[in-house]
Amino acid sequence: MSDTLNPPRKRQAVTIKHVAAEAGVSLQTVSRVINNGPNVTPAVKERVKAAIEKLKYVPSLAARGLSGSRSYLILALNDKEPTVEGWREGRGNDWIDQMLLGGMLRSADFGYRMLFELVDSHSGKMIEQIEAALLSLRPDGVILTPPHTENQAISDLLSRYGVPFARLGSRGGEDGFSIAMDDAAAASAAVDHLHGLGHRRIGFITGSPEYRASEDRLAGFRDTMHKHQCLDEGLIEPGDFSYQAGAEATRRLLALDNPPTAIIASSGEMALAVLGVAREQRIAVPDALSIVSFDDTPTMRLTLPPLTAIRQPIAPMAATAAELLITVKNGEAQERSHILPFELIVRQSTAPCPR
Amino acid sequence: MSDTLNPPRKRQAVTIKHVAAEAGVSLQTVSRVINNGPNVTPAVKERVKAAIEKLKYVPSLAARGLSGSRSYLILALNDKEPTVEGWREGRGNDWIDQMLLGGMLRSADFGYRMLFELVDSHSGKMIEQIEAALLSLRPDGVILTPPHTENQAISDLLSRYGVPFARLGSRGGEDGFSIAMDDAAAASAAVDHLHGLGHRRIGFITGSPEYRASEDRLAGFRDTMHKHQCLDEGLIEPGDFSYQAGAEATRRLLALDNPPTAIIASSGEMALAVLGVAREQRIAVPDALSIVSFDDTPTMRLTLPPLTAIRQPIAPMAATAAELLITVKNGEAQERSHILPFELIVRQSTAPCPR
DNA sequence: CTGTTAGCGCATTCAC
DNA sequence: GTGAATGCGCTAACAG
Repeated sequence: MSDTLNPPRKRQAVTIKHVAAEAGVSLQTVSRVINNGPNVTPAVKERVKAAIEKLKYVPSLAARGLSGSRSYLILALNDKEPTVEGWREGRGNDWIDQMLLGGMLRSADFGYRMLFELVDSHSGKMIEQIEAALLSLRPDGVILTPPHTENQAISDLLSRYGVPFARLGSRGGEDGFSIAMDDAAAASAAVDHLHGLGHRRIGFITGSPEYRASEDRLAGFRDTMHKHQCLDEGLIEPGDFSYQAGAEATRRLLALDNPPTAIIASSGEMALAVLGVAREQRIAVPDALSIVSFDDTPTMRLTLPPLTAIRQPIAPMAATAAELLITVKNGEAQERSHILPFELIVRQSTAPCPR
Repeated sequence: MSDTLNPPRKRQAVTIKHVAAEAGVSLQTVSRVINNGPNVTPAVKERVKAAIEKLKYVPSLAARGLSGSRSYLILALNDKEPTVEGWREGRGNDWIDQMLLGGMLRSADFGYRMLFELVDSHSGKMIEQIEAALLSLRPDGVILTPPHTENQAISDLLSRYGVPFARLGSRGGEDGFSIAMDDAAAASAAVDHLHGLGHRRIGFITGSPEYRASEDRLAGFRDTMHKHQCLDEGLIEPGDFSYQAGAEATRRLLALDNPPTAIIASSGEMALAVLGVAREQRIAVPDALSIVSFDDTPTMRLTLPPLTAIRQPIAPMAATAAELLITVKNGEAQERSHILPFELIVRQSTAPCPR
């Protein structure tokens, strides 16, 4: 592939030494310039920068990491099984996409790289896998996504190693940053939207109880329905984010004597299930039944009708996480909990109440 | 976030030294064991492995990279603008997903990590960006995706640096590996499928001429149509993979005196355009018009009707690329061009010819 | 403000 | 077969 038959792996062509020589300063001064360190005369700084430019010098990540206190790496952990499954099935993976978008770009802004790692939650070796990644990579920060977000063992591990971390889509927690949207307010907004359309009997399918967000969404739903004086506990059905559970919950709701005229599903998959069951039972959406989804993936826009949905700010959350992790100063106290704004995207699955 | 106020960044807790001490051997012996080096007695090897296990030792990537000839990193380059655009618009990005799937998993099998980098083809600084990444990361291999795949400047740069690289979705080229599917055969399969359904007037919308694959698909189409004795050059319309171009080409085709009864679009976006224009003109698909897509993204399965499509083996291509790059030996000659099998997925956008 | 010294953790020469 | 030096490229202490 190369013209040399046995190219002895070239060492880095131009190192900090060459730059130092070119600029007529010491290594350390060059290092200071690179790292925006203090105590460099503007004149010297310029000289060094010119040398860097001229020689096309780029610092070696490995050397910086080995020597210094920072690796310039952010590690994003994701659950392997559902991710791979989504890719294999060709469903794509909106969470991952948005996380990549927000996390990589923001990391790059700071000269960092975001590495993306899939971790087997179900293998029983999850902690070891993460530990190995930590040891090998020495990332300056770790981004956790659901369901790892709520995993205490992971948080403990990270705390033990003293690696700053951020949990996406989760409030509270003892350590690390938590970055989420206001799930309760989002549920509330969904209710208000439907109530404004005249709906009074609104069904709600909950998410997996393992997720903090599920509780919040339910709480927001309850509070707001109560406020509107139309809360009926019989219209709340348990779900777990999956299509299957969503379909079952929908069937139960639609089988009621006085079925709901609208259903809020705590996940996109479950919203699809509501749509599927409605179609199965020849119930017109949105004419006879309105649906609100709690996820806004590409799929939601392609269904018939396109689904009204809560859009989670996943990319902004990842971006915020990256920035927080990169800029944490050890001693400084910082706001640990961040709430980002959601959006309610109104499409064609919600319409005025027929009755 | 941590309990220590100013934690002096912990150095790696357990290093090769500790393992050496534990096993009662020298550093190098441990190193040999880690790297599957020769000249280690099985007994010693076991002892060392036990020590590694016991101490939970994991080698530092940075140290290995700095010291050794390998970085254990594969760099996957993607075009920034369309990728970010796809994410922003919430269209997702099937290419990226599949590349991640194939590339990351296969890299992990070899103890490698795949890093994913977005590069600005349009900034004019693309080469510098790539060069900087090369210098900083020193990857052991680079995976190129379309359109970088066909970019000679990038290939030259990589060759100059002596970094092995693989071009996905491209045949030929002077340097590096090229891994692709047989585009001509795929086009041929699409034609055969339609011909088998009785179609004789089959329209073809080409891809961007910048892509080698476009030529191949067109050639396959022409040859096979010719073989079936129904080639009509008037049914070949230029496109560029985009929805816009696809829509225009479709309009031209449908405006013909004797319009085609089936259309093969060289990309998924263009297939969607065909579908869109057909709907606009109230032409029933597949009853009055059959459509074959040259991409099988999640979207293709959700359209009405779901599209018959050629499925490119993107994940396998990425996996093959990773494996080739990781296992290249300097001196050894190796097969540089690899063709992977495609699939024709028959869905509901193709039906027997109405006439 | 700048330079000097000393490693970071490992692989790569070489000796033995 | 195994061990002892040497240095990768850089940053962190310190000294001046």
